[in-house]
Amino acid sequence: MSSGERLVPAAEPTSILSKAFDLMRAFNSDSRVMTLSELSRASGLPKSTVHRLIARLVDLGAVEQHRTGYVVSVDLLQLAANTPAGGMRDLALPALAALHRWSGHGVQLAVLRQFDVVYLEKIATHRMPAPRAGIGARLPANCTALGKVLLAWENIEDLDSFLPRPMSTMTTHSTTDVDELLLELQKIRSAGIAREREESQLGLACVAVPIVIHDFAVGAVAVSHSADVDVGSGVDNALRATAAQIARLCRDDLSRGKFRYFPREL
Amino acid sequence: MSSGERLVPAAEPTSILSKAFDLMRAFNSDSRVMTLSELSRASGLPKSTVHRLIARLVDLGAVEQHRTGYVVSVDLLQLAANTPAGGMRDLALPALAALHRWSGHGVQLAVLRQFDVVYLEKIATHRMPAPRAGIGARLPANCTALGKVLLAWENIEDLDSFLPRPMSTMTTHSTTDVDELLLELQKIRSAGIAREREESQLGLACVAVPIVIHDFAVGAVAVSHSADVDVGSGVDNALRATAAQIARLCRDDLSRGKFRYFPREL
DNA sequence: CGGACCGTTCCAGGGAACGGAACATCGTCC
DNA sequence: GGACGATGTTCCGTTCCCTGGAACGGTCCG
Repeated sequence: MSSGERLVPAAEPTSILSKAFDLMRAFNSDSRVMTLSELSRASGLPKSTVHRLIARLVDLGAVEQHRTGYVVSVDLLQLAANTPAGGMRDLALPALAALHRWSGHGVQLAVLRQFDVVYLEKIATHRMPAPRAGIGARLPANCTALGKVLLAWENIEDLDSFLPRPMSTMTTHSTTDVDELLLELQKIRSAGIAREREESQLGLACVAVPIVIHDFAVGAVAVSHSADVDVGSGVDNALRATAAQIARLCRDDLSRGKFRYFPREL
Repeated sequence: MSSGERLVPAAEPTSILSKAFDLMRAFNSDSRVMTLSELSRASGLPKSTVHRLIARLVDLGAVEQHRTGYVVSVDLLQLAANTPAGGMRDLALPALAALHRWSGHGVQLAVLRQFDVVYLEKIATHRMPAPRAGIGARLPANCTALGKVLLAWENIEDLDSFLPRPMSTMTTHSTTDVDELLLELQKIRSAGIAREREESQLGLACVAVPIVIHDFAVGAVAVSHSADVDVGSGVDNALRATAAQIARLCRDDLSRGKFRYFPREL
């Protein structure tokens, strides 16, 4: 190979930073505590590299060293709390709690990222099929009421070219047909509310309403309940009232200058 | 300076990783969206360095670029959710929600890190002096009922040498005297419950109970309410029941092998 | 004892990171 | 208009941090 002509495309530089994030992402909810060797395998990095890197992460407080392995540090919670979305969460929490107290059902707050819903808060109840995804979880938007109502407030035109095909499915009830979804979105847009039955999880139904500021849906609130009970329209009204209240709080905060955020232009 | 003899002790190498974390920490709840120059000043790093570094962080999904500046990415929520503490949060949530519904008061879940309490969940209500610190916030342990009850379950002997002097104070009612605190901790330990009135925030009172597994307090639950009402002992009992239930859930999860965590030995 | 797994240390070479300086814009003030 | 200050951006030669294979020491089986 005297002069040039590399055999492999070099497979990207992979700086230390991306390796560090690969390591952090190697932790997941299935295995919250990992040994060095497990991390090495899960991330595909050589052991010696992992050793050096994770020692530094421990120094920096991003990872905690436990007797049986390594663990994501609670300090990350503090970092994550500084997301603008975290600010919205704090703002919305009292209203969400009130809705939960009044209805007795599960209550969720979420935003849209790309084609996923990201849960910011989730007040769950015992009974019911298990809450599954917790705070920070990402779910495909087409499978949840929250996702649909958020999609419905996007520009439906460029949405068509935007959404992934094939679309993900979580249960057999999930909407996967593009045209069908677009039609449903239009209905949701005009109704101002979205419903879903067992599309994200069997035995679970959900109804969602957007938090609208200046014609933008900056987030959405939802009530979820067992699929075999039917909640009256009282829930719809309470939901709308809650979303409106949160929107008002956000707008106040925004005009006070402390917020200034959100999906593109604002 | 012809040959050697550096004037400054070089002030530590400061690898790229620590710079990256300095940048991330430059975001705080007061300014959730920051421009490049603001970041440069807040972190003390040269502009060109910030520019190069933050571009990479955006690539990696740790930071989002907004029209008006940079913002911590919501992806961090997902990372932070993989803390073992996050697992405890998910486990405890239904019980916390039930306690909130039953009592109508604010409910908190927290763990101890060093001498601080770290809030894992906080279900707040409107009325009341404002919730202040949100999820992930760290508060000095001696100023809150949660902190005291967690301290009381540590080894009180080595605690004496452990705690910082002078101790922090948040209001004029905060306990700052070491001996007084140690005495109080012993009472709390035998009573199994801690109370606090306006020590962390004026107008706010709080009562807390530990989540005990194998004689270790892995966390604590609290109910907070306006300081000028007096809640009956019914709250005490409900709190104890809630904590016991959470402890049971943790123990189940632990014996199932999925948990395996927590303050030292376990 | 041999094997498998674990965590740890070492080292020389290469390439990523560094940050000062110069540049390109914008908005503002006289 | 023009000088100003603050912004975001690019360039580049030097430095030194990062790299990961290999070898070592430890523990726990069979």
